[in-house]
Amino acid sequence: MVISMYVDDRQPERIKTSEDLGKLVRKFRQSQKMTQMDILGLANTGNRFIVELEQGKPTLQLQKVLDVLDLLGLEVIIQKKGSL
Amino acid sequence: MVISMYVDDRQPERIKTSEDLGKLVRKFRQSQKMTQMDILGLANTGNRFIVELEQGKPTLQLQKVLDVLDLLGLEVIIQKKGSL
DNA sequence: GAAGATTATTACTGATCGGTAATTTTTAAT
DNA sequence: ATTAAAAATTACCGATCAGTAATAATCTTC
Repeated sequence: MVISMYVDDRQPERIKTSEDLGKLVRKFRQSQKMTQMDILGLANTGNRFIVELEQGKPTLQLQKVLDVLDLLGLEVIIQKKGSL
Repeated sequence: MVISMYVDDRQPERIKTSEDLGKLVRKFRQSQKMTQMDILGLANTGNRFIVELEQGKPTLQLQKVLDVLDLLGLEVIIQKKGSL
């Protein structure tokens, strides 16, 4: 029996800084009711990386970030500014 | 007098790897008739970074990448996979 | 095919990433 | 308030990032 259902229809979000990204990842992870450790299992990374990602560390390595986003079921789109 | 006009209506592109990103940056830069050096001027970075970015180096630092994209007039969107 | 512009490579180097694993702090639930 | 789970911090450290600047390679254009 389904008690409640979470439909995450959050709007696509514009990411300008690593902080923006961190906040988004955290919000999304929580909306999926996942723990950081859940993610560690999937990605080949230590706890430190996830913590730093969610904290918005600016120097994280690009591909690792892309990998985690992908694992979370998120996709990255790049477009001209102001494209509707 | 305007001889020709370039309307860059390239579709938003899905970025899964640093290579995807590199290719996109290069294509876009060229569509804007910019040289790598034009970008160096704007961003606070050396030529090496731009070369490596366009070559898809996976370990580039996140914030630097975001900065360059912003300077180029591109925006990064993150959304749930399959969002239309 | 020469010259100039653009892009790529290299060596050098200080700064820092991030895995690991242990410890501490914070949060949540009863 | 206790207690457990979750998140954050720390120290250690090998690997590597990226600026600089010089050189080399490649691409254009005449």
